[in-house]
Amino acid sequence: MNRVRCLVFNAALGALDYRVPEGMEVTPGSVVLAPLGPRQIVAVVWDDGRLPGAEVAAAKLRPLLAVLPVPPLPAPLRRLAEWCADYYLAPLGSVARMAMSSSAALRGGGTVTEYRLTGQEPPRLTPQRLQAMDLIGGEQGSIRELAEIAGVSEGVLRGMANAGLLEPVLVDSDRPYPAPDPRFAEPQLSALQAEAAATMVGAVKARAFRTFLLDGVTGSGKTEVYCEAIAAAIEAGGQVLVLLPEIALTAAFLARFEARFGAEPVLWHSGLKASERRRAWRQVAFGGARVVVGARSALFLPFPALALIVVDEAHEVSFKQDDGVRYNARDVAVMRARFEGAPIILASATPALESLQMAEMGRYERLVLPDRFGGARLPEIRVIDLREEQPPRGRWLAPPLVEALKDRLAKGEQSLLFLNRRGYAPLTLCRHCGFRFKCPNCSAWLVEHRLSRRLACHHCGHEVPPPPTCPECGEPDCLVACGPGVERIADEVAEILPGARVALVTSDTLTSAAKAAEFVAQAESGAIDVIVGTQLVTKGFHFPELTLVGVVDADMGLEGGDLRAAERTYQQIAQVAGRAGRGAKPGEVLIQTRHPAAAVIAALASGTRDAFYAAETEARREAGAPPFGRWAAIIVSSEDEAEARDAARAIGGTRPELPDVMVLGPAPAPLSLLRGRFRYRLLINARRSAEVQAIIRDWLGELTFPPGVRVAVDIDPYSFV
DNA sequence: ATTTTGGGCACT
DNA sequence: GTGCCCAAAATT
Repeated sequence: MNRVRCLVFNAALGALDYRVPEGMEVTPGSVVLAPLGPRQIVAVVWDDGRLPGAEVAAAKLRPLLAVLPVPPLPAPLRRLAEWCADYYLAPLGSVARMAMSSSAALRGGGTVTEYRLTGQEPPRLTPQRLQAMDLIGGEQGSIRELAEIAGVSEGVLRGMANAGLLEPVLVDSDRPYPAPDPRFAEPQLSALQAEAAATMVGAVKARAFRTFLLDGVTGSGKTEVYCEAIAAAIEAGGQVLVLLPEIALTAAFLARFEARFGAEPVLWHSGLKASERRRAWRQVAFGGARVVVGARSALFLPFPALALIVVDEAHEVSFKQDDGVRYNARDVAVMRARFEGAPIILASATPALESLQMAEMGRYERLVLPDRFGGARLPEIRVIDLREEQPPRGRWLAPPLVEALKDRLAKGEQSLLFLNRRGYAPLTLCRHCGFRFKCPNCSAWLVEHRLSRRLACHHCGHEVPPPPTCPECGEPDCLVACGPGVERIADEVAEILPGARVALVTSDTLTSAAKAAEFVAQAESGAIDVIVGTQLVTKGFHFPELTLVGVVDADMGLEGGDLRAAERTYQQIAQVAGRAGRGAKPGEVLIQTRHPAAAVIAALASGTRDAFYAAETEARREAGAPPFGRWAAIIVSSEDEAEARDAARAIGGTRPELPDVMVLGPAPAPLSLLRGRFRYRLLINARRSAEVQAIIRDWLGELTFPPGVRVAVDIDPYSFV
């Protein structure tokens, strides 16, 4: 009797046993179709003995229906899924579902019919058709995708196809990608770059798991260096995964990659269309995708021959996923490399303290690039004390920064202003009665966005148009914007520098790869004088004419209860400062702050990175914070406030009493209402010696909760909201 | 998660 | 007895 244990992608369901019918061949990792009640579900045959659960009587087993035409999930990926489930206290089914992220990919190959505009000029157009033609532009896709893009119903597009405005194109749904050529354009490296590259190339050739911390100042050419390792991996016939933190930033990277290898890498992120996702997934699985550039979810793609992983900007907070399975892509990437037996490169100008500590302990190999490439110098950094140099009322740029901006404009050089706050103003209130606009679903103010004429919640997506009168007292024209956002700064720049060409760069304005590419092209051609942006502009860009960086509010990141606030502020400002003076002309950075004596600001001003890291390390050691101790959070949420509180108290009441574990709370989470759910939080601070996961598993495993209550565990949390 | 089952209850 | 709603059980 041939029985197999299968994993289904459903957190509520354990492992299920099935019978393998006569003539069917399965191995661990096989993706199969299985019966479940009246339904058919996709499941993965798992390794014997690696999934818990009681044996079911042989008579009860139903036969598997089919093996799906994709390669079995590779063993290293199965081990990675198990590790993630174990480490992050997540159901294995939820982790495995991330590996099966394209349901369309599971059906066999074939062709799909896509449509594109014929370019034919019709005599008369209905408004819908006109809108469709406008928005579709050069796009090609299925009727469904185009309807989405065009914002019209599918019927409109079918009508257009019949009228000859759209033409069908038969496309192989899984056509291979152009192969990158490792020798397409080999760069000239400095001696230090070449040395670092050689070390990593050696590891790629040896097919050995080694973790490199590529620690190079901004502008030192880290990308060129790790591209040598990528070239070696391609040459050896292997696949490469490059993780980037912000998919809006890939445009610049793609261009550099294509210049180096003569072909674009395969993209993977959550915004892919279903057909693109399917093609990428299948080409990865069959080995036809050689280099994949992706967001954190790319970590779970089924590479059969992964030879190298690169995590660029490895310190970035956005590698931490904070919903669903809460994992840190940087750490999971290291585990994947270990299971694959492949080297991994963590590249950053401002490594996370945890990573530096690992290097210190000898677990990571640190490769340092201390100098900017091509003789460019690091910028001068000056601090503006906002208590002494006050901006005029209603303005946010202090006189010295204004003067510097005027100076650059006169010289024809570019400036960049950084403020990590989207929109026009973070708070709107009624001048008459004091009413403040608050999100109905979250404990957060509504942020005014003037460009889109909306008051928006940045947590749940709730949006309302600004009302003409106060909703509380009915007074007309009484709403005032409080505090600065990038839109407001852009307005201020336009007033200070009439005629200057100002570009606003936020996730609201760079909504597509095309728009990002357009911005880069404009900035490079000198068509922009001042860039005003959020964290989107802090990294990755290389504009040689940019010589001034202004940090509008260096203190913002230090507020709030984030344990890594100082480190993150340091990283953000160091990164954005690194945009200045990358070409022949020297750069200058002006930092506006009310706390010029704070350790972070002082370190930035004096350029003493090591001193900052040393001080921060000491502070962490004393607080028992990572990397010296461990944190975990338990977040209890419910639509019913009392239910959430009671559940949190029930958890708190059964807290373990252990010498190396301290439990704080429960207390209302800083964001006590999020997306309509009331949230309570417990924090666990443990010594490194404590088996935190096992303790929490045992602790919560004893408890049951009402159906509306969700209990989420966040291991190594970043966000403390 | 989704579907089936079965008990309790009102109504004919 | 029948229909309906909701909670509990089963799904391999």
